[in-house]
Amino acid sequence: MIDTHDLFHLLHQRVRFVTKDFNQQLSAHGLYHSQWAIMYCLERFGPMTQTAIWKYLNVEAPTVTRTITRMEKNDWVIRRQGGDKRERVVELTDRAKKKYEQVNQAVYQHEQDTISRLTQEEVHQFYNILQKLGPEGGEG
Amino acid sequence: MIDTHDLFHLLHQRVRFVTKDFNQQLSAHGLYHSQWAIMYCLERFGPMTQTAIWKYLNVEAPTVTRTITRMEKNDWVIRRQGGDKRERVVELTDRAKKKYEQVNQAVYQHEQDTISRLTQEEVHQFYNILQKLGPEGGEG
DNA sequence: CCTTTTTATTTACCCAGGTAAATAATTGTA
DNA sequence: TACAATTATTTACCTGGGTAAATAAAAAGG
Repeated sequence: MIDTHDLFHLLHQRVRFVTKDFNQQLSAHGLYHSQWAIMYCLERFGPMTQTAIWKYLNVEAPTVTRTITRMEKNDWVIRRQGGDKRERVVELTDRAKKKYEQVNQAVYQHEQDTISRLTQEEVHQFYNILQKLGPEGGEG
Repeated sequence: MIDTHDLFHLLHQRVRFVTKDFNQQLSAHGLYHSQWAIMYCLERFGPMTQTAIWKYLNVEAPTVTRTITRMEKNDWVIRRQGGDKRERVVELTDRAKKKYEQVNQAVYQHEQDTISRLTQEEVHQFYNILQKLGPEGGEG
């Protein structure tokens, strides 16, 4: 029987470790992991409103406002007004688009390294377990 | 084949969810999850230096300084000088000791709820997988 | 014994998550 | 149409993670 305190302690430790490591890798490109998450999202879905972004990333609106403000300062994204004047549509800059593939490769490689001690089977188990930890329990 | 981007995205999402939920439960007791982690640690090992705490929790020294300062303000811990005058030994207050069991019960119940959709087998898999994500790969 | 190095803690300053409340624009409705 | 409710975003303020550099005390060496 595993002590749940130990389990959650380990979970937090590992996530801190993974995030720290991820940020260190990304620092070579002048990015942080949250900024990369937004960049990935925009490359995948095209220009999005901030609401679409925070709903997809499952964070609160102020978090996205802040991170996007920083990304705009560092010339990763631009914001234009949407059809609805309340909306701000976020879009990758040309510079971001140019750098995207290179960063993506580095991130992908790093992710592979991080899970390199897991078997294919374990990766699947991990994914399924994580789904079950969510509010929808993995059916959504 | 699972996309590693999706896997890490899910990992971060779930950890945010779990942490937020955890903090909400603890708010009834006037605590945050990091403060609870320190309280748990002190109950388990007795009075400790700050260095012993941050090494055990796997966070940096300034993080622990900050959190302990807050806990001291809220009468959860006291700091006395150690034999080595550089050290500050952290100890639970009487109030913290009195409240400990009650909070522990609530936390334990919440942790059980969080993993309620996992089988015993999956909890073990989860623990093993998390170990393999660390720098030591689970052998340490 | 004095100087250098190491160790424990703190300070200042980042990024990133959260909540509560304020704007501003749009929708819904009497 | 005027007013109320909703929606998108922002602001202010909290916790908590990190790094780099500053203290202060202890340990190590000449």
